[in-house]
Amino acid sequence: MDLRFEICNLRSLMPRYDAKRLEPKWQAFWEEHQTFATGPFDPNKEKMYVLDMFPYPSGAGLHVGHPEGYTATDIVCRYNRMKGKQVLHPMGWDAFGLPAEEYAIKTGTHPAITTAKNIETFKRQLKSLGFSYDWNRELATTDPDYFRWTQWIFLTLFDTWYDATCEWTGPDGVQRIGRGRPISELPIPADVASQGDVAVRRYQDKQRLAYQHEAPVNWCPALGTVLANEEVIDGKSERGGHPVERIPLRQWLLRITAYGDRLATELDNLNWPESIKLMQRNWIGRSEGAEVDFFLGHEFDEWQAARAKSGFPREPADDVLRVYTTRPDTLFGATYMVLAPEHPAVDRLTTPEQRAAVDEYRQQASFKSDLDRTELAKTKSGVFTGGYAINPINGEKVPVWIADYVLISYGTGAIMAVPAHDERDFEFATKYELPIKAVVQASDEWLGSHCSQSAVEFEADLLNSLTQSQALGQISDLLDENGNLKDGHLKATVLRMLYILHPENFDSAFPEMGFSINSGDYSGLKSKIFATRITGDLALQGFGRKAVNYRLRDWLFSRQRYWGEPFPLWHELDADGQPTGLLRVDAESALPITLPEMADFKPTGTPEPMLSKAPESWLFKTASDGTKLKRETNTMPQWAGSCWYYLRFVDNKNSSAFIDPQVEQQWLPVDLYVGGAEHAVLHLLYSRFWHKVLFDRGHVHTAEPFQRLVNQGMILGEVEFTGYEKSAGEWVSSAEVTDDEDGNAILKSTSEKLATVKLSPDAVKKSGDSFVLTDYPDIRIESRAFKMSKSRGNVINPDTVVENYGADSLRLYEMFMGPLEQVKPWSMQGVEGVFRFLSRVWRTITDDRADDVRLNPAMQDTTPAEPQLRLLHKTIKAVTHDIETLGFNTSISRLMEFMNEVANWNVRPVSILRPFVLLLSPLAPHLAEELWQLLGGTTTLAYEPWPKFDPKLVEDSVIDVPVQINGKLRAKITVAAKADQGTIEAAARREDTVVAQLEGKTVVKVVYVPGRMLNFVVK
RNA sequence: GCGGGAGUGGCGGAAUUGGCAGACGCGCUGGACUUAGGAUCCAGUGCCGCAAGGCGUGGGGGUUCGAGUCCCCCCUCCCGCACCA
Repeated sequence: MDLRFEICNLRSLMPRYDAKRLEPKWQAFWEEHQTFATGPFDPNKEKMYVLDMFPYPSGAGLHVGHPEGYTATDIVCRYNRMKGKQVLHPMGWDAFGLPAEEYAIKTGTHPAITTAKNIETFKRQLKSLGFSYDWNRELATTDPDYFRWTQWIFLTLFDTWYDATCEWTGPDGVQRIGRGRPISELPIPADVASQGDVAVRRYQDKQRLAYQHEAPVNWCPALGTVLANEEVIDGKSERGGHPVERIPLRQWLLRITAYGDRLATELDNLNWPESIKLMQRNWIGRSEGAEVDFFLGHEFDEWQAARAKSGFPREPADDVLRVYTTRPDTLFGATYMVLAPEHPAVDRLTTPEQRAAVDEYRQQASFKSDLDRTELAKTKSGVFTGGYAINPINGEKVPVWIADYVLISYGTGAIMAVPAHDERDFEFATKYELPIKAVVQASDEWLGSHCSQSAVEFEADLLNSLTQSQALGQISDLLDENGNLKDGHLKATVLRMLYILHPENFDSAFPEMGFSINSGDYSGLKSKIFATRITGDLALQGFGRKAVNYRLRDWLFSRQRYWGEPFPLWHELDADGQPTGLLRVDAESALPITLPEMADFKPTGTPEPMLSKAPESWLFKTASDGTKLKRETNTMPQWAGSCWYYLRFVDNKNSSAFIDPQVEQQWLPVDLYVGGAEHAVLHLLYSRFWHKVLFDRGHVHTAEPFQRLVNQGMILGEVEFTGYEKSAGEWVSSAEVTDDEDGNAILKSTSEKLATVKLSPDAVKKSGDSFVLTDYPDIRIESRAFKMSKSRGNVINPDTVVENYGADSLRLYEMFMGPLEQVKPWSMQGVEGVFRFLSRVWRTITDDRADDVRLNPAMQDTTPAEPQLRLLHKTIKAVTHDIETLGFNTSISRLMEFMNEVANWNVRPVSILRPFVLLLSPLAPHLAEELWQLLGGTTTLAYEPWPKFDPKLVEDSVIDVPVQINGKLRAKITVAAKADQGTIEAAARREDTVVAQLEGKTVVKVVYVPGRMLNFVVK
């Protein structure tokens, strides 16, 4: 429906609910009076820091997904202000990033211009929704005043090394082992110190949390940049889906792995969704196990003896292969070893005969992009090096292979393969016919369901040998009439024996824990105990040690793009202009390092960063000591700016520090952080990492930045009914349809491509569990809502909703749709529903028949009747509870129920409606302000005390008690709330239906739950 | 494959500790006011049944006086991870 039509044509003189008039009015009022400016910290009030994930201001403008979380936090903020808390609620812009730069490449428009324009749009849209942000705290990550401090924090990371053994107690009173410390405190080994200053600097550079590393990186030619592992999905770029190649390149990395343990364990006490915590723990992927050295030479006994003396060396020498395993209890089952193709020992191990095959395989692997590796993951491949290593536990010689299912970047880049107890090793061993040795006894069920046909032959052999040994007479009771073993224990025993002797007769690996077999003196131990014991024994003998590994990798922190923060770093150059590998940092006073002006935004087409095309004056300088310097030309990733914005909001005007320590103490941590689950891992992990470094270095006083986290669920487009046809009119039931790899609908049976037809709701009906065509009830229809996307054409623009229904309706609808965390489909009719509610509120309080805005004649200054008071107080109680638990959908339904009642009252006491307006105000602030004014308010209601309920008025004096017979509802009786069981039972027995039901039966028992129900158990 | 979450009317969703299933809204049906209704108001609306009554929270079992809620098995959908040794 069209509001303008209504207003212009029909009721132009009558003051209907007119969001378009009153919303801008109150937005202007709030702005003019600085209603939501936080002001200086007030120690007499409880503080509350409520944060939204700030948006990337894209050219497309605000999406209906944005206001979902923003409305939720706005309600929380408005509610808490009324509860007397001092609320900090800021908003800003995550404004560096690829789209603005891609637009610059296309059009030549400077990213700064595009960004400013987009910010303008976003800000206008957010303001039109009436959010109570303190706009004085606005910031953009692209502001030089902001990224000055991003660069400063980078320098702090650069200035920090992780002392893994440092024991200390933080300002939060928690004892920790491991701390980021100033690089100046890094102990320098004497042999390094003796080599002079340059050696010391190089030694320090290796230990810093920000360090350079030459490594294969994800180079995306289409985007002209290197991407972080996290930005690559199935070998394609997350943004745009372009192919990604692996090439070696010098990069900046942040040593997030140093904090892996703390990032995982310190999640425990956070009030976050368990699913998010779990995702982070999985991402960090901490595993415990052991490192073990396999000897590569011939004099095993000598090596053993040497190791017994020297112990396990820190770094492996060339005479061993070091592996990492989480299952040291399977060490006896290692029948071969596998190295990653990139492993440095491959060359040494490869025999002349195998050289050609190995080289070819290594070359193939190096060319493989992640996409290829993923595609080929289904079948394992590898090559024998010709070399052997010796298992330290039993002196067995095992062949060494290379295969790309072993990753150079995890563990030691080498594994001991235990095909009997690892699926991957099993698959590989089966393919290349490598030996399999069982060292953990599998469970009987597993043995029964995984043994192959040959078990029968084995059984026959066994029986045969038993017969020959004339044992048959003694075991005949265990045989059935055909001479086969009866089922039961004996069958299990045979299978166990088969597994111990011939595990290759089973069709998969047994990766679980159990009792060890074939493991020398360790046989019979439980896997867990075995693992602990052997790890200790290995350490004593100098063959191994306990080890911890993380799936988490160090964070690739450099990008080759223009539109990002420059690094405040210089590379020293030698006389020939070549980098020496030594670095210098910009002085704090030189910050911010701003981007050079550039006219040409075309990518270099090579992995060489964009900034290498910067003017010479920006790129080069000579230090005071005469050293020639070249700037670092990489820029920081978009994550950098969003890592710490919550800190700057607290003190965004500070020009002498990134945050004032006292202000930091007052406002942090963030009490409530709301945003999409797509940031469950990356942003939140990176932020926590930076925060912990700042914590270790004494800049913040809490170990965690975000105390409570809530993820809002995605809003999908309107539900669509989709039918499939082979050709026009020839329908195919959706049960016979599936998707091909590209997402096209195809016929399951023939893979024939099908046309999709969007159907109107009238053309379909429900039948059983699914929808069918009304005209052809055999044809099933797909009914679902899709993610909003331009290509699908189901995007809802918030501006349109505001234009037609107003911001309050949009806010209310988004909250009314369902629980905040849940994924839910949009419905324009639903918006109309809440709009009708707000209109009803308006009409109930104002006089819509008058010529101007005035109170409805039913609104009177009378003493409310008791039922009216009860209704109000029950509503206060329910709405308060629901807002506190973020149950906005139910709080709105309580307000609706209230209104449904009040609309029937001929006299509406002002003293009832005024608190109602306050209850409504966090949800629909514009309308509430307008009504508040009409009800005599002289200023904003934003700081009016939140209504309190009287406990006496929320309890009913008379209640309905359901009466059940054998658990089935048969009647309801109305009794005084205080009535005792006897009274209630007597009343129930007078009910006709109860009398009829009890007739001829014996009451065995009567269950009475006070105030809830009465149940007669009868026979 | 592994991990997590969820299945309740035609639709979105309600339902403290196990205690009236379906609040509230949409949609739909009928009516009122109307030149008109896509405004507003009133009534109805889980399914079957004329009714009495019966059946109902993905399916099957169980515990209980009583199960959407607790336990076991199974099915479907969504999300995350995916050779991490």
